[in-house]
Amino acid sequence: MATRIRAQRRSMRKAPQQQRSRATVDAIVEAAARILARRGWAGFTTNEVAAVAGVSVGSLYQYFPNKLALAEAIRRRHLDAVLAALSVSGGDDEGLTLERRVARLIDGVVAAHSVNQALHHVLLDEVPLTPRSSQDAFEIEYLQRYQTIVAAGSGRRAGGELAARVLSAAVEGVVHAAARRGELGSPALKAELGKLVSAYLRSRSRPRGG
Amino acid sequence: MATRIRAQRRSMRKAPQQQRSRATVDAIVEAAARILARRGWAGFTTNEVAAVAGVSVGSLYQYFPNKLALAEAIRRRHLDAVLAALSVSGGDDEGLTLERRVARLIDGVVAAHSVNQALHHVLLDEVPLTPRSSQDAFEIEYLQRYQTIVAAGSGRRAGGELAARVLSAAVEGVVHAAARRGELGSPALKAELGKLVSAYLRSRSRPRGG
DNA sequence: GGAAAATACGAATATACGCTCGCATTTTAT
DNA sequence: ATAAAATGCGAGCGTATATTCGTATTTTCC
Repeated sequence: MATRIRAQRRSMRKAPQQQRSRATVDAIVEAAARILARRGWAGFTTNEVAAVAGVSVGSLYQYFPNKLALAEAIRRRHLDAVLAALSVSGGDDEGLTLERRVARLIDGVVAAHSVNQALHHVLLDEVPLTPRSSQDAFEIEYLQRYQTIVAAGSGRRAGGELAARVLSAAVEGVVHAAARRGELGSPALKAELGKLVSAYLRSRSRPRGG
Repeated sequence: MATRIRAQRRSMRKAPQQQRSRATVDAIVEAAARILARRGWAGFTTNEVAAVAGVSVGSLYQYFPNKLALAEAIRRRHLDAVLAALSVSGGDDEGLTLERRVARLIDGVVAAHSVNQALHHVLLDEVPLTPRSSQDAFEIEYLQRYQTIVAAGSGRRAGGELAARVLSAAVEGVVHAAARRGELGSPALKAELGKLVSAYLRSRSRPRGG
C-alpha cells in the first residue's frame, strides 16, 4: 500500500499532501458546489470558482484537470450522500409492515433530495454525465438496495433485478418531478408515492396471469 | 384571423411567408435535430447547423433569435409527437380491461420515445430547459391525458390530479431510465412497467386505510 | 417592367472562458 | 542553513462560436 495518497482516477491531477492544500481543495469544491447551484452548468466558470474559493485558477487546475472533473467531484459527493440516506432506511425492518418499510424508503430518498435542491437539479439535468456504466459502484449499490426492498416486499427472488430497476426509476422519476416543482415537502405526495410502491410490491407477491 | 402567419411567441423572429423560406426553416430544424442528436448540446453550433442544412447562418438567425430557440423548436416538435402518441392510446377503450388500456398507454409512450433516442436523450438531459410552468399548454394537456386514464382505471374522481402527476412522473422516469440504457425495446420491461401502473390503479379503486 | 418585400448570403465582429506557464512563496527534510 | 519539494499565484494566450450587418438575389404584386 502506497504511503502517499494518490490522485483518484482522472478526477484529480495531483493529490494534496499537506494540510494547506487539503484546505484549498475543500474550499474549491465548496465554492464550486455553490456556484454550480447558483449559476447552473452554463454559468459555471472556473475563474469564478477560484475567486469565490479565495484561491487562484492556477491552484484549481493543480488539482482538477478540467471543469468537468470538478463537477464530477461534486456529483460523487452527492451520490455518497444519497446512498447514505438509503442505507439508513435499510436497517432491521424485519418486523415492520410493507407500508412502514416503503414509507421509510421514501422518506430517505426525499430527504436526500431535499438538501440543496438547486445543486441537485443542476447536477441531474445539466451537467453532462460522464458515461456512467451499470458497473459503476454507485449504481450497483443503489440497485442492490432496491432489490432488497423488492425481495422483502414481494417475497420472490425471480425478476428481482428488473423489478428493482423499474421501481427505482419510478421513485426517482416522481421525486425528481416533485423537486422541480418544489413540492418535495408535501406529505400528500409522499403518501401517494407510497401507495404506488406498495401496490406494486403487493402485486408482485400475488401475480396475475400476464 | 390574421391572414399572415405570425411568429409564435419568441421562438421565431420572423415567420416564413413563401414556400422557399418554409423549406429553409424545415431544413434548419431537420439539420438541427440531427446535429443535436449527434453532437449533444455542448457540440451544437449554429454554424454547423446552417452548413448541414445547406443554408447560411444569416438565414438561420432570420428565423430563430438564438441557439436555444432552435432547440426549443425541436423540443416542441417532440412534445407534440408524445402528445399525439398519448392521444392514440386514449380512444374508445370502454370495453377493454384495465391491463389492456395500460398496455396501450405504455406502448404509446414507449413508441414516442423510441424514435430518435439520441435526440431524446440530449433534449431531456442536456438542453437547459426554459422555465416550464405548470400553465404550459403541453403540461396541461399531458396531465389531462393521465387524469383520464386514472379516472378510467380507478373509477374515482377524488385525488385525480395528484395521482395523475405521480403516475406520469413514474412512467416517464422508467421510460427515460430505460432509454438511457437502450432498453426501450425490451418487452419484459414494458410488461413490468405495466404491472406497476396496473397495480397502482387497482389499489386506488379499492383503497386501504392510510 | 419595375418597385417593394421577402429571402439568402457569409465574412467579420465581439466576447467569453478554459487553461497554461513562468515565477513567487511556503513547507519539509537533512 | 539550505536544498528540494510542495503549493500558490494570476496575467494572458488561444480558441471557439454566437450573432450581426451590409449586400445580393429572388419573389410578389401592380
